[in-house]
Amino acid sequence: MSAPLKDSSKFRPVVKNASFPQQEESILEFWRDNEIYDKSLAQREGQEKFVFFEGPPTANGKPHPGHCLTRAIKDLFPRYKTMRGYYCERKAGWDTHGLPVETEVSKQLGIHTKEEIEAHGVEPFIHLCQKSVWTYMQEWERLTERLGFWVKLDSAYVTYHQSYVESVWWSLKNLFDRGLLYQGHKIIWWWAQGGTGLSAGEVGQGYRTVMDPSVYILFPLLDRKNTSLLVWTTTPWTLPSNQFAAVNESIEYVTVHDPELDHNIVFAKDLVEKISQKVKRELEVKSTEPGSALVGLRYKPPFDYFYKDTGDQTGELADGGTEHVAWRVTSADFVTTDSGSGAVHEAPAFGEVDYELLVSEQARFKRGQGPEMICAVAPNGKFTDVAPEYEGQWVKDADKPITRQLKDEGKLYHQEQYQHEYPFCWRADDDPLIQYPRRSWFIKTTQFKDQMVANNQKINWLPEHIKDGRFGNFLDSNVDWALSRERYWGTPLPIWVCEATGEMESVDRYEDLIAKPGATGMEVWEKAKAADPDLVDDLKVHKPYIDHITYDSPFESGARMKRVPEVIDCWYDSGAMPFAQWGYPHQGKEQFEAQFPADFISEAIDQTRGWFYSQLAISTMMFGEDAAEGQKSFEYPLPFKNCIVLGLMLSEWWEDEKDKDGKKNIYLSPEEAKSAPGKPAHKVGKMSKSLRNYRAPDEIFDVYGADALRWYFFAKQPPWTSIQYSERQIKESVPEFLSRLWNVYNGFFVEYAILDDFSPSSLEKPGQLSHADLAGGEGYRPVAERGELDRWIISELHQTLDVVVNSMDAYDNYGSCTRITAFVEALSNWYVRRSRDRFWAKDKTAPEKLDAYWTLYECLTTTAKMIAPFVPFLAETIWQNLTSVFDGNARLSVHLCDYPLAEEGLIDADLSRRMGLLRDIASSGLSARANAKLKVRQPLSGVTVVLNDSADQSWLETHDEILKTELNVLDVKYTTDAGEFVTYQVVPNFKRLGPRVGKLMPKVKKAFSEADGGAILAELTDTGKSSLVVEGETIELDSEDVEVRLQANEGWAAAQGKQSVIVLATELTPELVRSGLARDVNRQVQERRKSLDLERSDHIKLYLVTESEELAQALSENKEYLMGETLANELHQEPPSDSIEPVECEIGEALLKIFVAKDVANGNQA
RNA sequence: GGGCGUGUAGCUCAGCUGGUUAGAGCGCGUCGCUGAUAACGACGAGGUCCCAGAUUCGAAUUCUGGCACGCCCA
Repeated sequence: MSAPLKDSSKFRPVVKNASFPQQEESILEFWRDNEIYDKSLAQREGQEKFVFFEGPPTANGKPHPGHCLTRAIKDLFPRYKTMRGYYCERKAGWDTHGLPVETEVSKQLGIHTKEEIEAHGVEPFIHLCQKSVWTYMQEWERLTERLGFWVKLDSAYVTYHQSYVESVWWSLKNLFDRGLLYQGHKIIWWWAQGGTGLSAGEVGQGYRTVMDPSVYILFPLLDRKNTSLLVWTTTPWTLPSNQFAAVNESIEYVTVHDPELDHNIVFAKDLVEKISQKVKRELEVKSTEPGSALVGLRYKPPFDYFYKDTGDQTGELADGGTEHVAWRVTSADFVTTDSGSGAVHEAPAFGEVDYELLVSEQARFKRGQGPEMICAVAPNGKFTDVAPEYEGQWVKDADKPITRQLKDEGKLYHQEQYQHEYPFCWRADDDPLIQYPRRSWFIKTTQFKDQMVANNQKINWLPEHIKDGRFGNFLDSNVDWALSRERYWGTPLPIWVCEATGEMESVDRYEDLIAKPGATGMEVWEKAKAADPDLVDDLKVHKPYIDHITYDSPFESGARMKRVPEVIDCWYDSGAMPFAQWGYPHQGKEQFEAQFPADFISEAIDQTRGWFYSQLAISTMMFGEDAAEGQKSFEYPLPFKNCIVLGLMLSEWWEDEKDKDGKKNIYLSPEEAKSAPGKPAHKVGKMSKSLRNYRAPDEIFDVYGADALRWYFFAKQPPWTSIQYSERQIKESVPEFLSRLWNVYNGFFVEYAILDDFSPSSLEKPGQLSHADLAGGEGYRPVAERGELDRWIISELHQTLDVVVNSMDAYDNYGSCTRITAFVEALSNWYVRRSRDRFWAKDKTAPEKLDAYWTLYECLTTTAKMIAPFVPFLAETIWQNLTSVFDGNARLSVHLCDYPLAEEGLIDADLSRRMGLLRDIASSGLSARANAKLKVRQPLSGVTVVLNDSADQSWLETHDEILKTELNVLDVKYTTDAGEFVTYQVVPNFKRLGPRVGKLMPKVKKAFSEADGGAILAELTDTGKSSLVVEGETIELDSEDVEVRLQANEGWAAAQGKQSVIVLATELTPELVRSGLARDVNRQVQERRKSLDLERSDHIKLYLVTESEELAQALSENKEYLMGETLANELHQEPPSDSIEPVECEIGEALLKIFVAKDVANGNQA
C-alpha cells in the first residue's frame, strides 16, 4: 500500500507484521537520541521529590531473569511517580566488594585457599578483583537499558570508589568513637587444614551424613556426695576444653541410684526409661527436682588441664557477691530432652550457642573477673601442649582415645554411635569442618534494637507480613553485627593500633591519614601506580597499599600505629549506600539531605537479612535519636518508607544427561524436552548460575520483547508471589494484552482513520491530549452529546483510571494491571466490535462516525499514557504515531506526559451497569444458540429476554439493535413475566439473614426451597414485605433479604445469564433460511475477494451462478444486502461474458459458482 | 531443629474483613464468526480448595495439630 507519507496530517500507516522486539529497539533509539529520560526529570525539577534507592547488584555474574523482575519493579514506580508530577532521581549503583568476587578470581587462578592467595600475592590478586567486578558490566548495562529500566548509569555509585570507601570509613569512625565498635570472638565454621573460615553458603554446600560418637559422661558434683550429673556430648574431643554444664531450668530432673556402680546419677526425668534401656538395668528414682535447683552446683570436669590451675578461682559479680568462674551448672533454654540426658557439656570455644552462654556468664561478673574462654586446640585443628596426652593429634582422630581414657577412668557412663548431618569442606571433601573461635570486630547493634524495632514499625512493607514476620522476628533476635572479615577485597577496617600500648584510633580520610605525623608507606602505592599507570586510583585505599601506611603513635613516643588486618562485611557497604552514594559527609551533603530517606525500594526476599537490615541498622545508628553529637538526625531515621519484597523466582527446566563435562543440567523448553533423546528429568528450583537452568534474558527480549516480560511480571501475580518463571507465560502475555491492544490501535483505528481521512491535526494545541486538550478539534463533539456507546467507553476509561491510580498509589501493580486488562478487553471486544458499522459508514463526515473516531482516539491516547509505566515501549510506539499528525506540537514522548486522572463528570455508573447487563444478555444469547445448534449466520425471528428485575428494562428496550446484530435475530422482547419459560427461585440472602435467625438458618433455607418463590416475589414487589413461618416463629422479610434466581425450564432453547434468561424462537421459516443462505454466500464472496488480494475499498463485479432454485431465490431476495456487503457495483445471476476465473463452493446443499472481478471503471468510487 | 511463607482446575495464578453455585488466563475438546483474520466469540470437560480436628446456623477463608514444598537461619 502506498501511503501518503508526505501528508503529515494523516496517520502513518504501520508496517504489517511489525515485531514487538524490533519496535522496541527503535524506541530505545528514539529515547537515546532525544534524551527523553533526562527530559522527564528536567521537567519535574523543583517539584516534590519521590526518592528511590537502587540496591546495588553485584555485576560479576551474568544477569538472570530474576534480576529482570527486580529491575522491572524498580522502574515501574519511579516512572509512574514521575508522570504523577514528582521529581524522581534514579542513581544506579554497583556492589563490588566481597567474597563472591574473590571466589570468582580464585577460580580463574585455579587456587582455593588463603595461603594460595598470599603465595600468588595480594597485590596482583586485588588488581584482578577490581577488574573482575566489571566483567559482566556491559551485559548488565545492556539488560538494564533493553528492559527499559531508566536509571542513571553514568553517575552510578561504586562501592570500591575512594569517595564511597571514605564515606563508609566516616560512619565506622563515628561508631568507633562512640564505643560501638569492639573486638570479641566469633565462633565460625573453620576449615582447619586450609586455615580459613567458610561462609554460610559454603558450609551449606558441604553437609554429609556421618556417624559420630554420642557419649554420656559422669560429672561428679562437688556439693553432693557420691552423685554425678550425667552430661551428654557428640564431640568427645571438646571435653578437654569443657567450661560449663547446662541444664534447662524448666525441665524436671531426677536423681537415680545405679545399683551396679552404687552411685547416684542426675539427669532429666523424661529420660529415665530411655537411659535405663541403654545401660540395660533398672534405675531407682530417689528424688525429683526442677532444673533450677541444679543451677550453680559445682562439678569436677573429666580433664583437669585447666581445672588444676583455676578450678577454685572465683570472681566478683556485677551486682555483688562472688562466684566460681567456671565448672558450674548453668541454665540454658536450648537444652531439651529430645536426645541425650537433659544436661549438656559446654565448650564455648567450639560452639556458637556455647559461646553465647560464655558471654552471658561473663556479663554477670565485674569486668575482667569472669571466665575467660579456654581452648586446648590450635587453629590447625590439633591439640596444643595444654593437653599433653593428645598434643599434635587431629581433633577428630582424638575422639576414640579420649573416649577410651574416660572409660578406663570410669567416667564414661554410656556410649553409642549416632547418625547426623555434618559439614565438610566443599573443596576438600575429606576435611570435616569444626567450629572454632576467631577474633572479630563487632558493632554493638543490640544497643539499638528497640530503636530498630520502632523504626521497622514505620515502614510500609509489601506484603505486610514481612514487618512482624520475617523481618520483625529477625530484629527481635538481634545479635551484634560481626563486621570484620579476614579477607582481602573489601573496605579496609579503618582502625590503626599502637604497637606498644594497643591503643587504637580510627581515621576516615586517606588525606588525613597521610597527613599524620611521621606517616610512611605511601610510596608502595606510588611505585605500583608508576609501574602501571592504568591502575585505578581507588585502589590506594585498599589492601595491600593501605596496610603499608603507618604513622607515629600519639599514645607512646617512638611507637608506630599500624592498621588492623581485616576488611569489613560487604553488607555494610551496601547498607551505607544512602549516604555513601554521595560521598557524605566529605562531599554531597546537600544531595544526601535531600535524598533521605527513600520513598521506595524493592528487592527480593533474600535481602531481609541483607540490604534491608544493613540499611535499617546503619541508618538507625547514624541518624537516630542517639546519633553522635552534631550529627543531623532525621525525623525518620529509617532508610526507606515503602518496600516491596519480591518473591523468589524459581526456574523450570529439564535435566539432560547428554552433556558429560559435569554440567549436565541444560535448559530445555517444554517443546525441546519432548523431542530430546532419552528422558530429560523435569525439575523446578532456584535459578542458579552453576545449574544453567534458565534461558538468558536476551533471548526473551529478542523473541517476545521487553514489554512482554514486564507485563508478565506486573500483571500475572502480585510481585511478592514466588513465581515459577516460564517462557510460556511470557509468550501468553503477548496475545492476551499487547497484541489485543495493538489490534485495536493498528489493525483498526489507524487503518480506518487513513481510509476515512480522519485526523485530529486540526487541534492547535494538542498538548498532551488530555480530555480538555481534545475539545475544539474538527468534528469533535463533547462527550455528553455523543452516542451511548461512546459515553459508555469513556465512562469505563475513567473508572479504570480511578482504580489504576488508587492501586498504584498503594503500590499495587497487580490490581492496576487486572483493571487495565479488563478495560482493553472491553474496548476491543465491545466498543470496537459494536462500533464497526460507524467506521464503515460511507459518509466520512457523519457526526456519528467522527464521534467514533474522536472517542477511540481519546481512549487510545489515554491508554497509552495509562500503560506507559508498565509497558513503556508499546505505549511510546502508539503515542508516537497517534501524535505524528501534529508536526511536533504534541508532547514529544508519552513519558513526558502527566499521568491521566479520572474525571468524575465522565463516569456514568448506571450506564456501566446497564451495558454490563446487555453484554451478559448477548453472551447468554450466543450460548443459547450454541446449545440449540443454531449457528449465528442463520437469522432467527426473535428472542425473549426474561429479566429478574425490571429496573433496567426500558433502557434495554432502546438497545434492541445491538442484540439484534449480535444475535442475528429480527426481534427482541423483554419481559419480567416468567411465563412458561422460566421458574423463579427465591433463595435467602445468607449474609443478611444469618446473623438474624442464627441457628434457625438451615430450617429457613429449607422453608425457602419449599415455598412458592413466585408468590413471595409477588408479595415483595407489591407490598415490599413478606414473611415465612419457621418452627412457629414468623420471620419478616424485605426485598433485601432474598435473592431471586431464574431457572430456564426444560425444553426451550434458552440460556441463563447472571440476571436474566434468554429464550430463542427456534422456528425457521423458508424466508429465514434463505436469508441465512445469503449470509453464507456473502461469506464466500468475501473469501474470494481476499484470495484475489483486493483492497478493502475495491469495488467489484459479481456473478453468482447456481442451479438450485432455493439458492437463486435467496440471492435475488437479498441482492441489495449482498451488493452492499461485498462492494459489488453489479450483481448478476448468470456467468460473465469475459473470462473470469470462477470458484465453486457449497451453500447449504446447493452448489454455487462465484465470479469476482475488480471493477476498474468504478473502483474506489466512494 | 527454629522462623517465615506457600499448598485452590492439566499449567500459571486470583479469591478483601467467614455467607451456601470457588474464579481468570492459558492449554485441551466441540462449535461458531470471517471487512480486526497468524485476530475474535460461545460452549464443554476438568476441583475431596493438602490432610485431620475445632469454632460457627454457615469455613477455601478463622483456630489447633499434622503432611508436603520453598526461603532464611541454625
